[in-house]
Amino acid sequence: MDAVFRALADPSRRRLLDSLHAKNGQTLAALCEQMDMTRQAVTKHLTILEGANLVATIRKGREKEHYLNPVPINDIAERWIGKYEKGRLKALGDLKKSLEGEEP
Amino acid sequence: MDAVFRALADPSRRRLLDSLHAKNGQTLAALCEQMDMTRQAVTKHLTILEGANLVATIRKGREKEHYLNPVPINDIAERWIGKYEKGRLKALGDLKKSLEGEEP
DNA sequence: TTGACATGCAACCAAATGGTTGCATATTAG
DNA sequence: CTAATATGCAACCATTTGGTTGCATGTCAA
Repeated sequence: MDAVFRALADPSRRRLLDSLHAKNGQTLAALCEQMDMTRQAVTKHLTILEGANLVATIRKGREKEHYLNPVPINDIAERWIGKYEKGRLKALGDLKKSLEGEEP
Repeated sequence: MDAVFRALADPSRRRLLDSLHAKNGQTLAALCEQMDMTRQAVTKHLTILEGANLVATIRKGREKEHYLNPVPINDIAERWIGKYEKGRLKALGDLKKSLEGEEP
């Protein structure tokens, strides 16, 4: 879970996920074309995404295909974000109530 | 949006959000008691959470109350995560299909 | 009014992060 | 076979990050 949050923290990595979401199974070279940084830097980002289980790769000859794995994102939505959505109205109400009681 | 993702990347900050979710409107000192680091470090984390609009604060005399703002989390769920949930089955299917075609 | 308490601010530090360059290896096309 | 292509690995670097210590300021209570 922590690895997923940390992986999502970088805009370049979110962009890679977006790219794979638009066109799944892209090769490293294909992803690099869109990324305004060296291939090696992209590799590092992809390694982090793999570590968070957000991307799976398959070697095909001398190429490497990258596939999006949306499951960890879904997990975060269910196990973490869901909790906050439930208390949403309550939280805003708490703040409002405290503001009313300001300068007592 | 980027600020929210980066704010959520640190486990201490997620813990602070959890604490405020459990008990809203806590003071800085109260939050520090649970955090195994100096008050100043906690302040830094809270500043980052405020910068991401995840926490709102009100000064009450010499104390400062901290309130959770769940709206940015909700925004991420709707505008970012939602996109991935839709393509979920498709993405897994892509990967499976590519695996079947391995070593061609 | 004075002392205790809650918070603010700033300098400093080690480690992590995001990027680079340079070179090595494996595969495919001609 | 050989040359071009696709990726891997490692050392290095600047900046950011997460934390500390030390001191300053503002507010409440006795």
